Amino acid sequence: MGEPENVGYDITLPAANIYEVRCPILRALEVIGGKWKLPLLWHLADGAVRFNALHREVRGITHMMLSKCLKELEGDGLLRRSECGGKVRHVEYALTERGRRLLPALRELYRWGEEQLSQDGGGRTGDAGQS
Amino acid sequence: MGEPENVGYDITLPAANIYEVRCPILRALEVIGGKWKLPLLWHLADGAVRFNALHREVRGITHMMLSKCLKELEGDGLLRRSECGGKVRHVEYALTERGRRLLPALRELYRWGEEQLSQDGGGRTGDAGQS
DNA sequence: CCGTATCCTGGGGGATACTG
DNA sequence: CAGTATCCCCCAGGATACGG
Repeated sequence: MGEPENVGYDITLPAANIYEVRCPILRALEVIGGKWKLPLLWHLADGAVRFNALHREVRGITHMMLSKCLKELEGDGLLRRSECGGKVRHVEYALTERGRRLLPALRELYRWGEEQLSQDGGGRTGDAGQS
Repeated sequence: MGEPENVGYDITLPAANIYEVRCPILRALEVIGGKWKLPLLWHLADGAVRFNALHREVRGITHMMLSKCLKELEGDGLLRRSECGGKVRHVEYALTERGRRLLPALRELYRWGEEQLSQDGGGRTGDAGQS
């Protein structure tokens, strides 16, 4: 891009300049990027989970990041938050339809990750010399 | 984790402590995490691409990050680097088998990203109130 | 039990310039 | 054309503590 050369007439496509053609991969990255979004989503795949349960299951995440990520994911329409208030406060998070549509991608990623773990742990195939 | 309490006998599982049970999703994130790995991989899906071609196609990536990411991906066995040296230097990068196995996941992500773009751009369905 | 405010640090990633 | 070295900034994410 940069400045288009001046050729005497307009060579730009106005619409394309304003609403730039966006890469879906980049878009996905905006929503699920970062250190915890994917692990979080993954742990919600099987159904609604409570805040503290997530805190325990998603090893290493801090209270704060959990709260922040859940909020963002909710804002992006991937999660739904629901209170089941009794005496003590209970909050559950569950995937929305939009969130569930991400699961196929997560499953593929999971499978791939498994492969890597087993290969790097067992015998490295190396992949060197294959087409 | 942390220090296990001393209960007089060994309550730890040695093997589990050394080769901790690792989450495949986390493993995948180590390899393809960051701002540019996924876009890069995506642009290599169709075949070998030259350094400068990638520099142009992956909008916004800097010369340096491109070099760094390619190196890391090569180190992780996802890419293969090959020189086609003539007068001027030419270097091509292509997915290895390991790299190609990631494509199904990328395609799913791409499809999902497309959905989001069209929904957020056109009429937001919102997803609020659906089961 | 759940959420947020504040503070602080590390390293991811950009700019620039140099080499082969 | 391809790759590296250096410097530097910024903010994602951790620690801690308070509030409903």
